[in-house]
Amino acid sequence: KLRKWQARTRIITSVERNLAQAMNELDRLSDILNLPSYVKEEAARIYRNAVEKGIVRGRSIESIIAATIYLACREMKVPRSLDEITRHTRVNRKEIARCYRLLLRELRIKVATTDPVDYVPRIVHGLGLPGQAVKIAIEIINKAKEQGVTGGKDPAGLAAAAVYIAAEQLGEKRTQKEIAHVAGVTEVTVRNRYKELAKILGLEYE
Amino acid sequence: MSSIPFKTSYRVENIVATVILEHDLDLELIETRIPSITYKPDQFPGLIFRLDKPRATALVFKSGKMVVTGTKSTQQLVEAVKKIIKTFVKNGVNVHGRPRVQIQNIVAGGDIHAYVNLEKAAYHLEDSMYEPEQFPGLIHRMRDPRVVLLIFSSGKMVITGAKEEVEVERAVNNIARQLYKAGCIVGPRLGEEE
DNA sequence: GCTTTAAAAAGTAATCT
DNA sequence: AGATTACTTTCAAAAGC
Repeated sequence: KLRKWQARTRIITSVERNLAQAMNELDRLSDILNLPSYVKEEAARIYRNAVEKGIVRGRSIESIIAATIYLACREMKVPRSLDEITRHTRVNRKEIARCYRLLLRELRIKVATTDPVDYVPRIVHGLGLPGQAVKIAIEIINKAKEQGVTGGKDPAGLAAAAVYIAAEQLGEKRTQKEIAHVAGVTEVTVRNRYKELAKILGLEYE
Repeated sequence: MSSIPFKTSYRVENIVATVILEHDLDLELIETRIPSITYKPDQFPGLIFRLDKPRATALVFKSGKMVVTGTKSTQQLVEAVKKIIKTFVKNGVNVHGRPRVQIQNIVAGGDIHAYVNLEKAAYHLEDSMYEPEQFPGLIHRMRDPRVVLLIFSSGKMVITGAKEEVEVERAVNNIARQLYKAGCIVGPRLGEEE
């Protein structure tokens, strides 16, 4: 009986140790990513849930916590790309994406796809553009959705191109390189999305 | 009654099959007798043998089992297996008995010739995942037949996991009907229609 | 789980001219 | 700006770590 009690104690302490470690990692990443407290709390809730369902077995705490944060951001509509989160961890994006899919499947969670609109405010502010640009970019994105040309495209690239056009229309042009940098995509992607958006908007570009 | 207002098509692109011989093989011997073979035991236990005519690649193991990939039809597969064994024998590597060939996976391209609203499809299809930030296609695990489909907004798709060609055809028609019923079909594709 | 093979889809990316 | 090449996703089998 004493032996059994000791074994149980060992298990309890290891679970607690794992949880404490996970929460430390969550604190660290949340600070770096400047996440709102409600996102951090949601991530913590998801993690505890995952531990209960035994999903964490064999996987690194860092990968699961990163995936948990990404999922919480998606649920709360806080725009943080997987690459952005991966950048601050020592594990690769592929592994975090794998954990993310595992969480979706095992916890049977349905998350809406990221709306390009959610990326607009950050890009606009990151470029120091007037707030008016947000409204214009969102209108452009909604027209693109109506035209059905957004399927399969990276939301960040669509948002970047929409902001590029908005800045242009406000007489506050920024280079595609600048936009690409703050949006986290390449100039080539901004250019490709720009061409499509310009076409459906009936814009002429020389 | 529930005929869909657009045609569907598919094409087998790759067949993965296992071939079991009745006896072990000496990989070192095969490596020395046959040129243009890749064999790095530290990296992978099988040796890699590439065929030109029916374009195919075989992974050959010392147990006498092989994995043949790259062919697009059962005919090509059988032809490839015969040629591989013939090449072995011609180079002094004896092979006895009749090989047991089994298709393990079929990869095919499919097309419903109409644009698809992936956002909506992801909402209506169970066991589906659509993450445009990571991959442009919607990943759907179909239960009957048991295959996985990668569906793109263009209406083109990839079907994999099938062991028989008829499963591919059923999968494409199944998904076409499901997408149509759920109202996920945006419209006919460029110059195409019913 | 990893290693190796092949193949398609469409998007994004890195590199060179 | 293109053009090239390459990587993302899905699948299955082989023998061994």
